Amino acid sequence: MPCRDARGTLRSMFRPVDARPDLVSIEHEMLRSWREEGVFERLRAQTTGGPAWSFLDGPITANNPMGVHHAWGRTYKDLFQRFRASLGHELRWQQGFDCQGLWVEVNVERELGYTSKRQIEEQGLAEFISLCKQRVLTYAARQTEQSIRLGMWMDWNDPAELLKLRDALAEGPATPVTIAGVDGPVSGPVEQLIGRLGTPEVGGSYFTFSDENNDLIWTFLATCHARGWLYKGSDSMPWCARCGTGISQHEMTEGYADREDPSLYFGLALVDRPGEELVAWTTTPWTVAANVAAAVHPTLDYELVEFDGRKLWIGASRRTATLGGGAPRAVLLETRKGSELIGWKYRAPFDDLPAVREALGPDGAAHRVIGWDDVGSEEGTCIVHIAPGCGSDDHKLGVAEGLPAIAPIDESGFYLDGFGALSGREWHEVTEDVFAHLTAAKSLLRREKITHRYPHCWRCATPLVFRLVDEWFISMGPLYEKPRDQLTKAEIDASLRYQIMSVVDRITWLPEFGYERELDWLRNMSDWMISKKRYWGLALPIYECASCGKVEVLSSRKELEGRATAGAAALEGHTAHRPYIDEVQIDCSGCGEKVTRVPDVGNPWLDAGIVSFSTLRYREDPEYWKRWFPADFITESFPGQFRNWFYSLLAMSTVLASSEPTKTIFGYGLVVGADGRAMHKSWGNSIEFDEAADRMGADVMRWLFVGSRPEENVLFGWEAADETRRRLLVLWNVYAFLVGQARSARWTPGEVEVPASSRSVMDRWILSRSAELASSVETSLRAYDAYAAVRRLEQGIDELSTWYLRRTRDQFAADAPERERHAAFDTLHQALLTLLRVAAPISPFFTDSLYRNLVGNDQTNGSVTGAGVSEVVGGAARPLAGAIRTGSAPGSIHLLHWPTEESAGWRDSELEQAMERIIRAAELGRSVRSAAGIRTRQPLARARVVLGVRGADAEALQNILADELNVKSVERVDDASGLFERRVKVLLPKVAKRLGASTQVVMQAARDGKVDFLANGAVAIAGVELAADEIEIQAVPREGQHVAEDDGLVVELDTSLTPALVVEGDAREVIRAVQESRKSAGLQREDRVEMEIRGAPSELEQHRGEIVSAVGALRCQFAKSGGAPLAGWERATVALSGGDAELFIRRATE
RNA sequence: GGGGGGAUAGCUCAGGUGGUUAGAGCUCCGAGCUUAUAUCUCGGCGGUCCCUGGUUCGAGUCCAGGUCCCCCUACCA
Repeated sequence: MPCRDARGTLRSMFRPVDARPDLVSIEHEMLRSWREEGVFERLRAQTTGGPAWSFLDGPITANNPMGVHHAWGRTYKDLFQRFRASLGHELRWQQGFDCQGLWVEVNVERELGYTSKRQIEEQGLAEFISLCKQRVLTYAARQTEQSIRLGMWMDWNDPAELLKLRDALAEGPATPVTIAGVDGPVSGPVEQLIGRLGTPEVGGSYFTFSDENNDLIWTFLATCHARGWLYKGSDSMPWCARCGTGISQHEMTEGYADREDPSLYFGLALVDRPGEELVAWTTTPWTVAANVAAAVHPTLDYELVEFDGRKLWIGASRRTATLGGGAPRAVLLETRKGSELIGWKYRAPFDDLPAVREALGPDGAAHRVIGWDDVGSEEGTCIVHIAPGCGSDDHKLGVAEGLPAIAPIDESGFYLDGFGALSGREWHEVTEDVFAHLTAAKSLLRREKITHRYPHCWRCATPLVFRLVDEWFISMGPLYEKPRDQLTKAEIDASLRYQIMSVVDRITWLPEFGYERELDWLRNMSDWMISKKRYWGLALPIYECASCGKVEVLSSRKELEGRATAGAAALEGHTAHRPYIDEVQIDCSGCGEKVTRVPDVGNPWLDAGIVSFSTLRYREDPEYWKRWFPADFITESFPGQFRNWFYSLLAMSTVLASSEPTKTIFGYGLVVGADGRAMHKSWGNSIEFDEAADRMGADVMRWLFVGSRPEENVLFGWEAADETRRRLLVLWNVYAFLVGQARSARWTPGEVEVPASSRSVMDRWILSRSAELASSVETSLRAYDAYAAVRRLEQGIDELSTWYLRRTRDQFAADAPERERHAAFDTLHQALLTLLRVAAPISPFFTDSLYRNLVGNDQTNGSVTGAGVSEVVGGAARPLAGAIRTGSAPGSIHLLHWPTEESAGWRDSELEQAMERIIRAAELGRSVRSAAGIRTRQPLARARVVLGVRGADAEALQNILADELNVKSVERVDDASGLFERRVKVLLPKVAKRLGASTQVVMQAARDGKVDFLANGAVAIAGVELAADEIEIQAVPREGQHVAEDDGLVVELDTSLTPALVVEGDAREVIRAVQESRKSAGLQREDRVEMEIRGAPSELEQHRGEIVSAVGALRCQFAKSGGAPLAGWERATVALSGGDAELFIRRATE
């Protein structure tokens, strides 16, 4: 009889727990505890002095609230940092914000309602830049809060202080302000203080707009210049007219989208062949006025046809397509090769415009036909409209052919002067005017619409145009037409491209395809465009003398201040941003003239790429830099980063240090909606981070992310979250069981010591599995394989719950032998704690909450001893169990050492293998019962098995199997027991050649068992004799037996039932039905019942004692069937051997 | 346009060098187990292995051609 006075009202070391946890409120509780107890600071203190493990955070753009896609990567970042800290490593714990660039500008513009660059300049740059900084601070604060909510442990700034800086900046750059620093408060004018965020004195996150970050990029650019790699290029570039800036190759890929454009065929009148016209084709009507030449392919055929009164030259392969429905009316006059057309002069429809005359001479005299091998035969007319001012290939051709260029539009997309009626109009508005003009000039042949892929601005989705502009580039060096291993040192020295590739070789790329993809990008990329004609960003330190053309690149602000000969005062007190820095002038070192900085700002990937220097104190503390560089690990979502952050990090590290910036790069995919499509608000598959944190909780989100395959996209949704939550709830149930039992038993860890060797086989097994769990998850996480870690953990949860606890539940009962009971409590306690410790880096809230209760809230010890890494609890030297006993367990699970060493002594791999076979045998047994139609509750007399389990534990394991299969005895048999028949497996690879065409016949006969066994182990099948070494004889269960077999394991059940067994089965059936009724009546475990059974076989009364004690009944009445139902009692029907019986129960009031 | 990868159960995917009756998880259906559990166990339904040819005793696997999808890359007018 259980002790009824121990209903948890007596003191227990464990706080009672709910049957169903509220995971989200647990997370808030833990966040509060971590903050109040300074748990993270304690972890930092206790790992100081450990071996360095260097993680370098790729900066998150502080421009919007964080999304769930950020949470995936941030979970990895946090998980590997926590894991490494538990191994005793010292970490830097610094994360970063990406601050500068067009994305911030675009949002600030939008808030202000601006539609063009002009409005920014009208407002004044100083004000605009300040707003950009304020926006960054706003979202840095917001993302900090969200990251903390995710459980990400970093050296965070107080969000309130970031907002304080923002507000002070809004008041003015010189507003004095004080914030917390590493060694006490730091004060200064707000703009200067903001420039120092993330420095060793101020601490906290790094910001790429910081002074040090910008200044080191200057050093990088000066180094490139010194090596002759920096140059100004003049080219026709993709250009966003809304943003007023060129778009680099790195940014192009993201902007391709289908777009409908006009498709326009127009004639160009030949000068020396009166009445004949070339037909050209374009999809960009706004470029027609800028036409300079027409390109043909030298070897293609071109035809002159008469068509509706016009004589037209068209590529032969495109005649029908060009003329459309009217094509049959065309009459062929002449055929020529393209090469014969080269040099012909023509007049274009816009030759009257002043701009055209100026560029091409009177009447556009310079128009001519040129040859070009890239002219295709399957598009347009095979005569390509060439406008060197409006296209990249056009520009290249123009340079090669010595053609002039006409640049028709300004940086905002408006036509310049000299284009007649078009001047002052926007490029995309003139389509109809161009048509009208071409029609009037009798040039227009046909117009249609075409849908094609067209580049768009990746920030604002505006279609791009091509403009002739000057931009600054870093040369990637030549691309050699031979394998890399055949390159000479001189060739590599001359090519940054190959130097970066050598660095790529030294990095471990996860997943592996990252390596090839990065190399592929490096092979294909053209020079790196680093300038942008914008406002908010790195001020490029390039000084180009207008007088003599000399280009100087300054390596630091200090150098600039030293050389400044005008405007230095304007910069004083400001960060090195526009507009102040634009005031500073230096004297040209070539001719002495005053030189001003080029107005461009830098590509933002420069900002992110320099962080392996700027945040690691490259200049001010070389020893520190050497300790932390290269990083051990970086991780980011790989789509995009091969050409962005990974690329810039590699390039800058190659130039400045000739070294890899990191030893390992771990990439992962994208977060998409549950339907597999990109998350999109209007598609209803989008989930905001805050919503996810509130509804599913951070632990579930993290578990879901980490359990996903990194090389594929995650399908993120509420159903997936529910599936994940169910797994964590199983763990909770184990915990709730342990705490509930421990409270009622008033069990305390370590009270009675039971040596491992004298524990039950189940106890020793789960401890061994726990040790294996710790070790194998450690191995996985060291290899950055978090996916494998989660799979193993989920297996661990399953083993703990569905095998260990289910099979050992009785050992926790009050009537279990004292020693066994203590051993069971201690085993479950240790196994659960080990599992929680291994899961802690993945789901840090839930695991810490459970841990705290399991070690006894009141007894935890919060002090940091400062004794050093080796003294941390949970290592081999100071096991957790001992610390719990002495009340010195750390206050948080995250302060423990990783449990591998501590648990290593529990391993017994032989036992693990044996148990695996028992578990499988139990499954086979259930399968046999299922096939025979005998429920498990019905006891059987005997099972016969082939187990292959030997050793000291064999008998105990066999008893477990007997209990699980509900049989009275388990008998071992061998394969000659008559349960089996011989089957011949033909070893195909050995005999197929010899058998040839008869192979199939022999196989079928062997399958049918038509085999004659001969002497010497040979057999005859279908008239063919096979030698002993050509076959394998297998034992398979004989048909009609109650047998199941798998991989040498065999289980056979004796299904014959005696009357005694039948009644015993009835008893269990009744017990089960009562338990079911108790549950549906909502009774608690402590509640007693009274019951009445009507219509049961009279023999069942023999089992009254067993029934009564199993269900906690005070009274149990047996009655005849029939009669009125008992009012207010729970009623159930139960099928027994003699037919249905009626069951009534109710709570006993004593 | 160039390069790479893929197509196997309703869904997500495994299936060295060709080999016997193509598997797993999820879903669905049925049964079983269980006063820690919404967990779990067993069984079933479910297949033109994208199509067409070829090589072979034998092809999901190898070869050729085709169709469709994904990724990387690219201003072709």
